Amino acid sequence: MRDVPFARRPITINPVNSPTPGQCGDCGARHIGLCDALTDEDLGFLARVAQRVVISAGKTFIDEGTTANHFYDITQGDVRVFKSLADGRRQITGFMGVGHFIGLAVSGQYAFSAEAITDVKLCRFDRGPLLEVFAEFPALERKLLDVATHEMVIAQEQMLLLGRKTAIERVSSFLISWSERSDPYPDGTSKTSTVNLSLPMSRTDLADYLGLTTETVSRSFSQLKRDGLISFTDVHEVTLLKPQRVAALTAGEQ
Amino acid sequence: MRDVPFARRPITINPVNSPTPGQCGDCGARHIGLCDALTDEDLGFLARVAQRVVISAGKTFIDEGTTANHFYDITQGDVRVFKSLADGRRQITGFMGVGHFIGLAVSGQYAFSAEAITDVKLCRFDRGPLLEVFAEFPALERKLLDVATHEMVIAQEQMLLLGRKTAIERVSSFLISWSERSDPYPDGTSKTSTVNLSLPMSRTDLADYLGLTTETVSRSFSQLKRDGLISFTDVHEVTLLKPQRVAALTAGEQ
DNA sequence: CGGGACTTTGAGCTTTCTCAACGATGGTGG
DNA sequence: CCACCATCGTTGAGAAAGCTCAAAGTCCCG
Repeated sequence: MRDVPFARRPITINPVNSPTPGQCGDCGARHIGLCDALTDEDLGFLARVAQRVVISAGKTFIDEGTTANHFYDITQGDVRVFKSLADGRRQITGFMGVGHFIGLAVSGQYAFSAEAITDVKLCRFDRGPLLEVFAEFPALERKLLDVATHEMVIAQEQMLLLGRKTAIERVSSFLISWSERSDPYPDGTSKTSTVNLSLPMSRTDLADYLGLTTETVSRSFSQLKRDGLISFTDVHEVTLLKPQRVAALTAGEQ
Repeated sequence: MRDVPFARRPITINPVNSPTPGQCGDCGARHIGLCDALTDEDLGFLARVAQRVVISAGKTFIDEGTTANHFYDITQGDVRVFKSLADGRRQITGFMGVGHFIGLAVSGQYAFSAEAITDVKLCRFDRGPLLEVFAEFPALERKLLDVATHEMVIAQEQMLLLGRKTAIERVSSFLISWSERSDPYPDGTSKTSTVNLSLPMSRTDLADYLGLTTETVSRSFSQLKRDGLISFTDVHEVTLLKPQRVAALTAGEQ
């Protein structure tokens, strides 16, 4: 169910209900991303223009080139955002998890597609009404600017990776940044001991994210295994045995 | 003077004066970028926290990792924005021209460096005061969000280029997007006839932007010349003889 | 006119890709 | 419940795109 081929599927979205402020309290993304910018009371205004939707693994819910009618906030699961060329070549520009905000667009059209990697739950906002809410809560727009700025920083790092790093550096960089994303101790505590990571995406996803082929991703993993830096319990479960030595392979910046 | 080697130079900034609203009227960037979001009267508030600075070709004016004290608006010339690895490998993430806004940062530090390609004039804003102006003019913050969103779209396109396009596709893509940027007729009128482009950056800059080597950039240009699609009057002056055929080589999206 | 930096071209090499086969895994139907 | 099948992942061998190293050509300035 998890690794559905990413061939274009018809877009099917199942609105479940409008979250109430109380429901927002239960939301996995309540205190990250956009929603963290508001107090519980103010969140009601946001909830009023929101719908909860469920997307099953492998399904496309944003199609590049279509009219940008919605914003989305991920409340559960992981998403791949990507662009494609006419001949099918694909570049995944990001893996987005809980709390990530998707849907910023210029000239009214999405410049990217988005698909569920796992089963995904989203908070969906209608564009028009949400823009009105923004006018009322400048904190939201400020937050959105922060989000966009942060995305830009990550995008620049990815350009550096894609333009200038070797295969092993790319894979190592991915492992480290993915571990930092899942890391409850961003102070680096975990870097000294082993780290367990869940990789919900397929090797093809990884290849399309890192600008490589699946074979090269696989060979890089095998090399890291051979060198005793990582181990796999399952194809989608990796352990960083020597996080610092992996980090040393990322060709750190500056 | 134009092609100064891009080895790190000491940062030298020469504040010239604070622009007055009247001076803003003369500014090359008055009706593009950030400043276009304000009326002539409101622009006075912005001008109050601005200083005009001049950077000579080749000079660094933003250094990755340093404290982000300023925002910049380019009023003349071209700039390269880039990230570097410890061993000197460099990825140019963008060429910025008149009207472009530079300086968005998270966690108070620049995540990139910026250097003048040509002699450059900038409008420099102190971070603190500018944020106060933002609070007063939400239109500015909105505009900034638009800018950031647009940057993100371009960044995603660049990731697609870096991760998935061939050398000739990268060079063609660059030529087309550079022509669209300089194109006074964005409706495509110019695509049918020849287009003259000025390329202020060096081949090394192009290589570091496209994730190639200078040799490969040069060979790609030579191939396009051989095929009769482009011609050079000078190393920095290219003519697209068959813009549509060049566009056909970019592996257009979707 | 000469020197230095940049660009172009050539030849050989390396990394990564392509093509192919084999192995593992998970879901399905008998 | 197990066997089968489709899909995904890994490994190997050869091919190719782009890189490295080298040398010659061009241009700008002093």
